[in-house]
Amino acid sequence: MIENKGIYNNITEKDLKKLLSTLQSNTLFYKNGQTIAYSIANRKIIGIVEEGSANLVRFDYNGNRTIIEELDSGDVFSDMFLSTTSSELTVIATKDCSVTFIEYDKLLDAIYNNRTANTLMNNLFLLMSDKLINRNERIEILTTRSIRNKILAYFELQTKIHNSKSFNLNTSYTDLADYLAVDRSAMMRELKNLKDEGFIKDVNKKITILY
Amino acid sequence: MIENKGIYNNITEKDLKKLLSTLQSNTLFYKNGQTIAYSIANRKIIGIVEEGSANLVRFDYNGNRTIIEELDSGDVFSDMFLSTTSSELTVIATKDCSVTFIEYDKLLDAIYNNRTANTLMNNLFLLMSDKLINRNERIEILTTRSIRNKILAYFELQTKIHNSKSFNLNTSYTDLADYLAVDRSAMMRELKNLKDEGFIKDVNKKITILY
DNA sequence: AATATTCTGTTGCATCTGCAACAATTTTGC
DNA sequence: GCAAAATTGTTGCAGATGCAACAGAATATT
Repeated sequence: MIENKGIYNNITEKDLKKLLSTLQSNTLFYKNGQTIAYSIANRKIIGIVEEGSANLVRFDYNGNRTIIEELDSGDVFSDMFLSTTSSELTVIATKDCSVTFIEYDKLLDAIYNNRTANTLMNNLFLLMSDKLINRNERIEILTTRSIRNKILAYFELQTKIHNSKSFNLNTSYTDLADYLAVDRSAMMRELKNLKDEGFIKDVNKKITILY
Repeated sequence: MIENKGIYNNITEKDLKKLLSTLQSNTLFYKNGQTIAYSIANRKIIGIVEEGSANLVRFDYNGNRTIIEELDSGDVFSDMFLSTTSSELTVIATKDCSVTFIEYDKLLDAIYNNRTANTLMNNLFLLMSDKLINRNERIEILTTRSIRNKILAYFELQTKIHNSKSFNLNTSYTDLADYLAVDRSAMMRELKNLKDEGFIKDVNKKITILY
């Protein structure tokens, strides 16, 4: 699914060590469930998930929690990518994890004459592109007009990603409903309709498109 | 609204000229309505809107046309940011415009020892961040569960952007309905309800939040 | 200035969808 | 291995929403 790999792609262990030292990076450890917070006034900080995983979540005014993005090893997050105007966004460890923080401006400085920094910047850019692509895909799905169409748009995307009319859902239905931004029970109902009407087959989470 | 400015921010005319020549960039002109297409096999091309404007639009399977993004002078677009799996996406000039194309890999090469390229890369990165922020904002709005909530989420965002409970809608209701991905007439109805119930005031497109 | 096109405002209606609630099943944590 | 928690599957129901269809207002085009 994600074509561009992680943030440390094409960087050797040795070069990385040197670069992170040049950038005066900072690695912190978090327990599962802990909130990952880090900020320095007026500095643009980028967090890199080294080990473990974390979720970027939103808490809205009613206290509802929505997962905006799942972050795995090699992924990045930053306030730079987040609206200051929207509701509360936090990054929470979903497994014990370590996170390296670098300052964007230091990286920008470094790329002037540092090949490793250069590669890191490229990787960062490609990760950003991936994020943008993911958001665009989700928006495409969310802008369809009914639950049925959302389900079909999502399935359509999966068939293209897997290049096959058959694929395994690797999320729970609960999470899928969240992703599609619809009521779970209503989604289950529609899923049943699609099965009954012969549009799809669903043999415990292995979906096949029949049309 | 958009904090980070255009792609040529902090670059003098003279430096820019030199850089664009180094990058072997290519500027093409398009008439209003023309499709902007440009690709070289295996090369990552970035288009920069110099003058005029264009829209990034999607044509779905039913032939419906949706505006994904409006591109003005100083904005960028690229296949790099677009899913290859989603439906047909094209860039269409909405005014006569000129577009400069650069190769991402050439830019990446250039930043090694070229201050101007460095600045351009930074600007590009900031524009990407902006795009990501916009998408996140839209997703936040689209994931609310009713037309009423979508309207309110959108208005909420506007009040934060304008830092005021009052602001001018600068889109048509038709476009707003598209943005919120709801039926226009249903949106009008809900807008009326919100007015009648005293939650908002709407004196021809000047919205005031009353709660 | 006349005409064409888009936008606004509204309504009736069928049906879609969210919500609440529950039991059954599966997964997780200890 | 057991208890607790999460997920799945289902239903009834009220109300929300999309759709179609218009008429009038506002803009754009020539």
